[in-house]
Amino acid sequence: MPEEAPTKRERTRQAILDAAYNLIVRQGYAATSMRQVAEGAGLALGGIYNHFASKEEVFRAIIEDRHPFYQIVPILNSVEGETVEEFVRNAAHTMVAELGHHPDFLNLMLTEIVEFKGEHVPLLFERMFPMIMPLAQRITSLDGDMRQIPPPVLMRAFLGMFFSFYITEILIGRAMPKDMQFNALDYFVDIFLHGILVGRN
Amino acid sequence: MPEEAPTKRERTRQAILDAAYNLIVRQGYAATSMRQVAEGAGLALGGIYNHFASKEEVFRAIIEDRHPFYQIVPILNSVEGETVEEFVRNAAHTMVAELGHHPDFLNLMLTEIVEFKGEHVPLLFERMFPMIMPLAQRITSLDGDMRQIPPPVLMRAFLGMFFSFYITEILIGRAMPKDMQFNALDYFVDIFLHGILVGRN
DNA sequence: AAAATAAAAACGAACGTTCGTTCTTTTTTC
DNA sequence: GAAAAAAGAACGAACGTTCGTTTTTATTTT
Repeated sequence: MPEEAPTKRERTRQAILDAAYNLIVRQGYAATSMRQVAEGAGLALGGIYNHFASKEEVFRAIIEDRHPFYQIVPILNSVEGETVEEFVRNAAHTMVAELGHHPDFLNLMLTEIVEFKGEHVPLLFERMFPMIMPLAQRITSLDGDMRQIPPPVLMRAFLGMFFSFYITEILIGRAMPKDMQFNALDYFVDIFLHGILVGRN
Repeated sequence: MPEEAPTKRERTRQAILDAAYNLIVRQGYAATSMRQVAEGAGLALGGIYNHFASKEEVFRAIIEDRHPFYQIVPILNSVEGETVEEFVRNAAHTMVAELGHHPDFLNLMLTEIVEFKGEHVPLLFERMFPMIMPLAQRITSLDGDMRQIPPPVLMRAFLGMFFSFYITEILIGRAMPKDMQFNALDYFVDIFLHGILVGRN
């Protein structure tokens, strides 16, 4: 029923969000001015205020309906694998690749934490929790003996491990010796699956 | 020989850095004004420029000689343990506890990434590398069969895993169900040591 | 040890910009 | 033709920085 013709009003609103989004992920919130947003949206400065009450309102709208989280996490649900090992390996590669397709994600996330003290994180998490938990259920139902780990802890460890992999890959990738980069993702997967120790556990 | 009397000049310089540090970790760089810094340092606005050429110069000085990294990482060298397992367990707890004692660390790090695009990270890393690598050497010399993992990858996985634990603990600690918090650190340690799978690896 | 002198630091007003927001007018949209 | 949106000038406040002056500090000369 919807999806037909986005009204003019709606199109301008989206143009503003587009412009603001691109500026904010590049320079942060405080360093982005309403004049830049206006120019990016092809609008006069005052025109923005017909759509948003304030600068902060623009940012809130971005967090609420443009956060890349909402695109990245669902991707994990489409990951395949018969065994736990296979699944984890695929999921790790998929997630890191997907993060690579959304370089904005990191910037937006950090901007929110730094400039808004992470006040939107609970909202983000509330939305993401229902997306993430089915994944945990799926993993525990796959072939392969898994240690008894509470599913939330499992998911947190998975996301944390490979998210940190991605961040460090970006941040220090070029500053580091080559041997720290090569195939590092597969090492991470192995550690996550089997630990750093050899032998029974 | 030194350590005697910090000259007056040096004392004001430190006062400026103190004030700027506290403001920046709380509000970020762009949101911190030179007037706030001056007031915090008990100085007139113009006085700052007798010690620093610009606002950015103040930030650079903070990164270069006040970054909490330099306090946190060396702590790991004092961690004890006869076996790999023991050592890793102690190191994880020590690091998380130490991060807890430096809540500023996270803010400063993120501010640098967001507002300066991480341009100081290579410098940070260059300094930290010599501190970190001996640690990796130590681990590999302990009792306990370790899988063959390049030491840099090992360190990166360790730091990433427990750093991400700390971040998520802070960010979503209160927004999450209790069972995701309880003893989660020990689960992380177990996963790091033994992986999520049961059996030989 | 005291006084004189040169250098450095602190002051605080002021500069030119830029900021977020408001307001009135004109134009577009339905 | 009524209502909404765009325009753009204008507002006051805040920004980083500069500047001339005064005060403090450190050094040298009596």
